[in-house]
Amino acid sequence: MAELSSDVIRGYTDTMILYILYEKPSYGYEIQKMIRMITNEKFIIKETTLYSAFSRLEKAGQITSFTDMSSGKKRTYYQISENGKEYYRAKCEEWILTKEIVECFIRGDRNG
Amino acid sequence: MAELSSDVIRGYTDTMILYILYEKPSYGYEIQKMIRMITNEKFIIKETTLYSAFSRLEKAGQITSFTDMSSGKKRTYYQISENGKEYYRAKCEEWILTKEIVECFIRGDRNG
DNA sequence: CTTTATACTATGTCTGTCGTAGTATGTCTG
DNA sequence: CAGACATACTACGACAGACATAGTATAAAG
Repeated sequence: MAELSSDVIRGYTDTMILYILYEKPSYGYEIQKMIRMITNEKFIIKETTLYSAFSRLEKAGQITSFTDMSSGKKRTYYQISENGKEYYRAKCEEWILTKEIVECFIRGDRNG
Repeated sequence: MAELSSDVIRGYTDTMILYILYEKPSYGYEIQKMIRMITNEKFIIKETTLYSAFSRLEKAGQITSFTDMSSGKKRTYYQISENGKEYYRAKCEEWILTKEIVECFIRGDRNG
């Protein structure tokens, strides 16, 4: 299996997070595990990448946060905003274009 | 048309260049125009991005360069190496995986 | 009672992209 | 023949996102 250069995913980590939050509010550790599961262990997001994405998204008003203590442990939950939903949908649109562009330069038939 | 954030393509500019050089040696200005054409004006690579990619690729041994004066103007041509061909093919493989991962998080059916 | 899992925060580095600017030559147009 | 425009670069610096490293702190499990 080829190692995945994370530069490629760069620009789509926010989308991954928003995809998960679109369903229900969640928090760092859970989101990390969900990304692992969803991608069938093919992609494991780094903690630092994840938490820096949270602050970026919150600053941009795409998510909001609240604290929950009911599990005994203090957790910061994140919730997607209308803004964030719009942004997510825009990213999905953009993906189509991205794919189109990149695939102009991909060949499967070059073996020598 | 959604504006394409170049962060997305990041990690695939090298692939674009190598794709073009896989056919024949070429130089900066021509490669830039070819990328425009191939993507049907959908992607226009910045000069600085292009030339910094050249030095990166050359340093990594994926391309080699030679100077040509026959057009009257001095031009630096780049040529793909065996190394570069291998790298290109690996990137094509990787793209399949990348697509798979990103598409886990893309939905076309979220309109409200 | 120690390991393991959970749930983060802080700090700094690195890489690729891009803005801005400048150099220099060739070609076209009035 | 002058000035604009296309060609073909180089230099420098800024910035954002990913990540390495490290550390804090609590809860659950054996």
